[in-house]
Amino acid sequence: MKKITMKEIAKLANVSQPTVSRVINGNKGVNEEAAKRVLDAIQKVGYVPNKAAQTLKQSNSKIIGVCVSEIYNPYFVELIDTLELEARKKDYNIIFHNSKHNPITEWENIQNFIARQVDGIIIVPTSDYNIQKIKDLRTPAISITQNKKHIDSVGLDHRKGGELAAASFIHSGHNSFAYIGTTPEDEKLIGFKSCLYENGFSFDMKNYIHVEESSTNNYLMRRDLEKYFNRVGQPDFTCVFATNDIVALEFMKLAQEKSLSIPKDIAVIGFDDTFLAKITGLSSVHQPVEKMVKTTFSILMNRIEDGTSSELVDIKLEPTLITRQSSNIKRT
Amino acid sequence: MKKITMKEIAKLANVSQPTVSRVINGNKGVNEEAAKRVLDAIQKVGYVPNKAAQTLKQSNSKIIGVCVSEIYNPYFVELIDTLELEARKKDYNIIFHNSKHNPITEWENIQNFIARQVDGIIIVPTSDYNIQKIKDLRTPAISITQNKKHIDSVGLDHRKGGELAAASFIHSGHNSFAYIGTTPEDEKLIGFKSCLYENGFSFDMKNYIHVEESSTNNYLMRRDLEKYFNRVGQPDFTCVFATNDIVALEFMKLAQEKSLSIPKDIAVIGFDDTFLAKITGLSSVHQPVEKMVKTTFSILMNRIEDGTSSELVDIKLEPTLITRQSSNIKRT
DNA sequence: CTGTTAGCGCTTTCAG
DNA sequence: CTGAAAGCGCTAACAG
Repeated sequence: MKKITMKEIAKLANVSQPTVSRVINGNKGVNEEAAKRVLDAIQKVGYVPNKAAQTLKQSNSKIIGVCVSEIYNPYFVELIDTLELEARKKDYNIIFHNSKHNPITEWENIQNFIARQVDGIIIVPTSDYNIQKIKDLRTPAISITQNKKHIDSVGLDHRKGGELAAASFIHSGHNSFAYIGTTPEDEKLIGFKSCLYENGFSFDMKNYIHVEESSTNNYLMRRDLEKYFNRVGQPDFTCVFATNDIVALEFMKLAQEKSLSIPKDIAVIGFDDTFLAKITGLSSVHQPVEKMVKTTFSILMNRIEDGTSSELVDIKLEPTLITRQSSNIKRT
Repeated sequence: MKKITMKEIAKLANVSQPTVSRVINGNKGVNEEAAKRVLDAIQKVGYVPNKAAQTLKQSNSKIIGVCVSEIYNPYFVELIDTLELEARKKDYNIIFHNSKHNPITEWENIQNFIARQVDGIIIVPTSDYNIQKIKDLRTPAISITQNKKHIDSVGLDHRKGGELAAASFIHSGHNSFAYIGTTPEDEKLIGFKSCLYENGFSFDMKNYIHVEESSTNNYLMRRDLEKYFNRVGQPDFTCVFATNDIVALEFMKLAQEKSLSIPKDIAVIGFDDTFLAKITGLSSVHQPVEKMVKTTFSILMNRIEDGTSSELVDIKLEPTLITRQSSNIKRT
């Protein structure tokens, strides 16, 4: 049951092994007859060239390492799926890893990428923890979704996302606002507040609802929200902007259990515009995933092919707001 | 910026290159002093062995190819995540592909696996289309989730799943039943009906609601459901069993838009028990994903290590029903 | 205990 | 146009 190699094909086609290589790689100057014999033989035995040997020889693996920080948020699923599609178009494969918000795991993943001789790395960083080490790698790496200093990145203007949500709430006549997120330093919140201020509204930090980062399951977030409800009883805000669709949905569910009506009592806007938002009617800030992926790839491909260390790329894409039932109501 | 090899390490540590190899592979008999020098050198320059070379030499890649039929159902995300975790434990990497319910894509994916010299293949088949070809591969392959003839498989007792749903509805006092799925031949439906019959109930095929397989987006399913509602106006059943959580949720949303209350007017049970069910309170038939993955791996590992073609393995795991709000009501 | 040697399957000169 | 030969980085005999 041993694997078939070029040598066998060569024998079958009555040519030398390098000639088989030439045929496979579409090299011109090969006798047509011979080429046909080779192709036939390949077809017949179902030969597929050994990528490990190619990698070794050409010192490029045609593999891109992708490491995301989590995967239970469908946004990342969409990202990965789009990434894979784009990679395939460019004849690359993807080795995919999940760091689960753990910098140690993240670094192990990257070590593995190096061992696998990946040609490039695309990463959704857990934090700044490994950025320096990533920068010093001999392999080009780029951060996607998040903008980082020191390495190339293609991110999103999260601040703008926050502004869009705020503007929409203001436009709908709200005047008491809340935010659900994992850190008060989030650009989304900063944008949200700055838009509020610019329009003469205020943001009360007691309406900053804190949830823990959800790595594997969403129970932590849920518990945080429950705790919040238990503490405040009835919320005194009429609209809430959430850091992602999942928390937004959890919030909606909990609110409904408390007999609050969405959007009548409280309007909700989520983030990422995942398919969850689509099937549940949740308004959400949309990220241009495909554009993000294409941009990321084209930058990475340049780095791989060029290698000269030109200036760092730092791109911020524009989000848009998709309004659905959860915030689609005017207050009077 | 060229890659570091064992040769450089050897030079740095003042030993021969094979000695470096010995140290790395934890081979006994190496002078402690020398070993330490080697380790130091490795540490210092951050050397990582080249897997392509190892693969070429040992003719095993330590890669498992995983090809699923879709990814927008979170059930598959959980599957992939669990698969990756298990692979990592066994020092394997995963190359992941999505066939998007397309047999042609599926076969391309498998060809790529072969080119990459994967040691084994785990597949959620799109259909029976490629099974024969997969069987004839020189690489061990196993079907997960679905039971297939001709190749090893670790699936789920879908029929039992249907029975659980039916039994639960009966127990709650329902007597008019519906099913949403992609084919009337689905084992889930067969089990659902057989349990109904055994308990003296009937299943009216006009309550078989057909939806198209959703490959990338869920709009098709949604449209099918809308069409259904438009056709029948008010449904005459009091409970519905759906082939997966996503359709179940779509149905719930649509029903609520029609002012039907869940579970009061219609009780709903989904399938897969994804996190969607958890965050929305949907009852669902649970699959033992971790057990499925572990079983699959252990069978595959055996095939890889052993190679002797012993008898085909065909395992069906038992589902359980998780009851939540969407079906948690007794009719009187 | 350790260095020398060979060879995994492929691509790439280099002759012819 | 095509065969012979070398070598990518590593592991596995085989001597010493």
